Amino acid sequence: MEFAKTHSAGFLANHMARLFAAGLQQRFKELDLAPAQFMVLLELWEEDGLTQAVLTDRLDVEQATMANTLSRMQRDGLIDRIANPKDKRTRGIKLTPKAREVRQKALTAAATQNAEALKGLNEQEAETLIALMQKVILTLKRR
Amino acid sequence: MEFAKTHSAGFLANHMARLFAAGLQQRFKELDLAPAQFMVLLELWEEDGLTQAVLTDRLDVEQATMANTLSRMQRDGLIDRIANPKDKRTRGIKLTPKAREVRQKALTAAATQNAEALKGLNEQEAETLIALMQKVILTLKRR
DNA sequence: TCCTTTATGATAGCATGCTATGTAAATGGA
DNA sequence: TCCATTTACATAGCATGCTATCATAAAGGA
Repeated sequence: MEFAKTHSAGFLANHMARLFAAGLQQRFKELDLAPAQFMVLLELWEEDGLTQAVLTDRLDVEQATMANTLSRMQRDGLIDRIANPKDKRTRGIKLTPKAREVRQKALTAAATQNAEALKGLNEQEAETLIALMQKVILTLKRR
Repeated sequence: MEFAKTHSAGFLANHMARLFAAGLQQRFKELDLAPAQFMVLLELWEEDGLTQAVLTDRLDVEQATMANTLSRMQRDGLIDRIANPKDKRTRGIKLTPKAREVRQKALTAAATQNAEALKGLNEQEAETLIALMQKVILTLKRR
């Protein structure tokens, strides 16, 4: 069985994701922000006060992963967890002023990183790549 | 600034890579093999006895990452580290019989995972996706 | 009402990956 | 030859992600 890693979708996906993460981490350094935290902020900037369960669902990670990420974000002063009198199991995840302040810079950094990564592709190719990745993700999620 | 995660190459790359890894981990379970270990084995099946530095270079991970992965592989009986009298700093990484025995099943599992992930794409689309990922990787590595 | 089931989180333990740092061996030039 | 530099690894510490497991609260049916 021949298996060329340079032609394996899985290997390439892993490699590409690592390079993306490294670039993003560099750009976020001055913002004191980590890539996984940015993903959570993306959701909260859209709608503040979501529960852990909703964030877990929207970002498609495991509950334990989200719990740990949120703990680090709380430690870093990006969120507060507000008790919910209606359901004592849950706490609303609320942005701090600090988290709202980094929004523009963080969004710009992420957009710049994406642009940088895709700068070797033309408009059409970039769209194709995104569409194909979406398709693969759907395929892998449906099982 | 609008930023749709479903249209962000970085977000999609991360998501896709996580789904690939999860699938591979499932398929490797009965082989007692982890995805990162498989990548190392891919190199050693081609050429046994490589040094840690060479493996680090070929798989494009940090030296410390490789050192830790190799320690786990040694612990799991997949490799031995053989002293090199010519250079006492290095040790040749040698496959154990166990590592050679899982080769076929592991290659099949990985190929199956790739096929499964790409089954929503036609031949042409799959090739395009791979080519575009290779391009992005090259772009991100060149800086 | 009471009790079983379900839902929500927290925590432990591990794999991968990274940065930073320390150690020892090899190398190369004065 | 000797010492400074470079190379090869190991280790510590941390972020992300996962599975497994536990505790607590809510829901729902008998």
